[in-house]
Amino acid sequence: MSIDKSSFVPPYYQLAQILERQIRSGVYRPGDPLPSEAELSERYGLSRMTVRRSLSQLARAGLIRTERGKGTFVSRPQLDRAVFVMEEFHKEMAARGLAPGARLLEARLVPAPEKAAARLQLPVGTRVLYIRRLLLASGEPVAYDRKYLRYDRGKPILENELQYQAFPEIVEKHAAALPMSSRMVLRVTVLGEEEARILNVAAGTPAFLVEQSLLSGDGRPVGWGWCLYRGDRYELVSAPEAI
Amino acid sequence: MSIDKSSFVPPYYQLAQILERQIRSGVYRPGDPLPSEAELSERYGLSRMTVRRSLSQLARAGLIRTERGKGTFVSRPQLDRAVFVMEEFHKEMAARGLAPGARLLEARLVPAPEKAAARLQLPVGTRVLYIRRLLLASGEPVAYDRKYLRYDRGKPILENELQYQAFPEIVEKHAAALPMSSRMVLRVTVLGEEEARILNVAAGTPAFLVEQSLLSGDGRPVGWGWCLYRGDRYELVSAPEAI
DNA sequence: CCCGGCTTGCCGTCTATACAACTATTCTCC
DNA sequence: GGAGAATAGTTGTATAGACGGCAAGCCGGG
Repeated sequence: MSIDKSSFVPPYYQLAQILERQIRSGVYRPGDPLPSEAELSERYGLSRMTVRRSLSQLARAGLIRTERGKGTFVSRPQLDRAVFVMEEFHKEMAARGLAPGARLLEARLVPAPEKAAARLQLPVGTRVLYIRRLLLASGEPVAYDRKYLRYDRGKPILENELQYQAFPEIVEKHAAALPMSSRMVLRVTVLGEEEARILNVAAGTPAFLVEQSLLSGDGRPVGWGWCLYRGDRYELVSAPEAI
Repeated sequence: MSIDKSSFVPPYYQLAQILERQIRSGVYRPGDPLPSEAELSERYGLSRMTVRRSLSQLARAGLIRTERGKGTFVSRPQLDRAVFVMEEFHKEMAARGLAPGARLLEARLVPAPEKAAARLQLPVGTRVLYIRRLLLASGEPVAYDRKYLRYDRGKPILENELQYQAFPEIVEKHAAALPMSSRMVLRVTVLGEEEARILNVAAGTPAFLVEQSLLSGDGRPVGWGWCLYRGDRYELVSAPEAI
């Protein structure tokens, strides 16, 4: 097991793979120290910087942990820890081979209700843009999206833009701030009568409830709302810790 | 805005922070090119390798994207994408200021039922260890855990170890393979009569259902089961994209 | 016996340099 | 005018060397 410098895959990556295989196959077990950077450098004929690049890649993936002055050690795998990634709706549907779509149910200027005003840090009753949309997978409704967003520019609201664009683009057009980050909270709920009718399922069906706040670069909120995902059509799969 | 080389925070990190501030404050907007590595190197008095370290940190955080031969560009923030991290139960409870605990409901050797046998890649009826536990937060039940795991070593099953140790440690003791990775699927469901009674809530309460498979280093399954988390006590918050 | 200082080994960071690979532009030749 | 070659600019990778800071062991002095 050595490095092929004439290969297309760079040496730092080859070394990372070698070490990963050795860890996964039990050559080095959790808690064991890896050889020092200097020794790996000599053993594989690479400079220490290159070795460090391999190690930092493994450390990012959570396989190893370095301790200054002591050495590098194989981590105990965190088996009861999981990372769930919720991709943007269109991508997620496309990845499953379903045709993504959206149907605009309502888009109008309304006085901000109490909760939306609080979340948007606006006085209650401020004119905000309220949007209700149905997200479709191959024509079938799978999610019901309700959002409030700041309406600062006074630009006209075009039906077709609301129909097809993603929510952040709409915010960017109508709010006087560029949304730079998003904060989401995922909860679980059961659908009420109205929500169930809109999603075309039985009332009492379980669903994911995702509350989303859009923030501008300086942390001011510019959009807020919820999205309900049908529990019978949605699941989150943990991301594998890959190098 | 320049680098203080006598500071305790290393220069690569200072530069990363400077660039992050400039991006978040709109000096560089999504799609804009950043100055080239050579120019940043000259402007801030750092070597190109150090500049690259700053940039790679920003790239990992998703703020920028580099294109070979072309340059480095500010990414459009992926606002409809979220990363949810589910920590190990004890840590999660401790982080919320609740006292974590567990109550063993049942632990015995059973013939593997069809689904468990399939997931563990064993013949139906193979003797496996079946464990049912209640996970507690300050004495109150918040999750109901049911797991099957390989029982290869024939070691005696000790009540107190099952009571307090995390599931992966138990697997390690009784299965002839070290669990190295875990795959989870998160779904949403409503509690049935029995589950609701065990969790001390009303039937029909929504809940998270987490299916978990534990795999050994070579990919063979060594444990499998579900854990139900009370929907009224559990929520997932998206991880901020921090540098 | 204990404590403090020295030494050694290790990781963390930074530098200067070199070459490779890719992109876009400019120039040259037909 | 067009096609292809040369060129400049950019990121990707690798090297050798240097210094700093942390941890642990060793050793001698009290």
